Amino acid sequence: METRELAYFLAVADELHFGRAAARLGIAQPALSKTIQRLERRLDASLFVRTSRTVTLTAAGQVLARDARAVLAALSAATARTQRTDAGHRRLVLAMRPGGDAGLLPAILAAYDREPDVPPIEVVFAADQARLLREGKADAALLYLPPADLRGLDSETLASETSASETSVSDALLSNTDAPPPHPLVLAWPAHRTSPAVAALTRAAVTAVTAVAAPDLGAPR
Amino acid sequence: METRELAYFLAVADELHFGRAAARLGIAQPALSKTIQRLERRLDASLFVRTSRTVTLTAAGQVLARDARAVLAALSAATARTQRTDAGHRRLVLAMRPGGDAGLLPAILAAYDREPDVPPIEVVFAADQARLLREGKADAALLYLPPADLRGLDSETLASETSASETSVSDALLSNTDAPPPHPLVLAWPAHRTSPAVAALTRAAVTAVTAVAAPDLGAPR
DNA sequence: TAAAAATACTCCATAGGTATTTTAT
DNA sequence: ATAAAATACCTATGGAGTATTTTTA
Repeated sequence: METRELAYFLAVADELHFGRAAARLGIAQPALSKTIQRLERRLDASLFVRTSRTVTLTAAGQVLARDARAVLAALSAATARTQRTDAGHRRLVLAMRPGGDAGLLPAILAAYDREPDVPPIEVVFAADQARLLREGKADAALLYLPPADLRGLDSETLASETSASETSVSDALLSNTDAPPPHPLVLAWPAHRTSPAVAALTRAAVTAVTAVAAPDLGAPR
Repeated sequence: METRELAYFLAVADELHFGRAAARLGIAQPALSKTIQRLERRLDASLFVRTSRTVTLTAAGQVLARDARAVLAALSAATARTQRTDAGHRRLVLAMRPGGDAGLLPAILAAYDREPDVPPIEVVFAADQARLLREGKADAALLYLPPADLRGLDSETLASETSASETSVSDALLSNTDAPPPHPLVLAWPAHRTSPAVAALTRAAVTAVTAVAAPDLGAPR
């Protein structure tokens, strides 16, 4: 299955109309019809129910539509990452919101610099950190959980009631049982992209958090 | 970028030899050389360093190799899911190990059956649940965390010290502070595939866990 | 009966083949 | 000197175009 076929399929899935989809793709309608037919034949699955008035997705078509979008997004992210790497400025791009580091950024960067053989870090401040990761424009992100959506990302929880040090767990319970749980601070990166540099950053972040949490015994704010 | 180009690129990345890679792909060496050259030109990135004796991956090539594998795996999983859906037997495939449900399976299935408009569940017993998810051969999996690897999957933790009900958290701490934390029981599914049926199963599993945890106040084993 | 997808055919772009040259060890 | 990739050139499959037919709401 070629990516061009996936893109064509998605155009039809979006428009539910071969003529409009073909126009959007800049090709003629028969070419599109044939491509979709060939795709259905190769998959041995029916993707659309056509009548002369309406086109609708089958259940299989709905499944493929979701997955095809994910595949094309992954491909586009791969392109971005490859080009970013080639550009020569071998950097680890870390995305975060201004002030979204719980004051830990200096400690994290210091610990990271002690790791051997790591590329320089480039911190990018952005609101949509998860999106930058998914689009291949950043390698890691610091984010707070309630707003962020980790679906499709790998992550390590740095501070919260959920894990980190045992200390913070008992702290949370001892201090006030009904207190709203602190927003978990998380380090996230694109799934399956645990490069040595990202692993080093993860270690650095965990080190920084425990170093800060241990002395003052307060749950990380 | 077409999937054929990705597959060709990966063959060269694996063999580090255009001649052998071409043989493996069943095409002639010049065709492969040209395809890789075109890929590099389109990406505007150099992927290999060639001398007349050795071929090596550039940094950009290493990045693309990882991502290309992920893209092709996602594509193959998409094919599997699409064909599985088309086959008519619209089922939610749940993967687990025999006995890997902490005795919760009956309660989960009962709660799931109370959800409206859900397809029948097909329980598949397998050791490699995460792999089944990644390959598109299952829609959800029940697994214990220490052995399993959730990278690239979305998940909901059902029982452990990390979340679930407040009850189990305090239980874990009250019972014995130094007790090894219970293996977290997790419901996982492929990233970005939170279909209505998977969402219903997640609700059912959470319901079942809290229903079991609440009465006897024992931490889920 | 009319809007829309499918079919029939034609053409050409490009993936792929063979023969050869270039390159670096 | 030689192994291996690149270049040159040729061929043919199949992607895409135009014209037309078929289908069913």
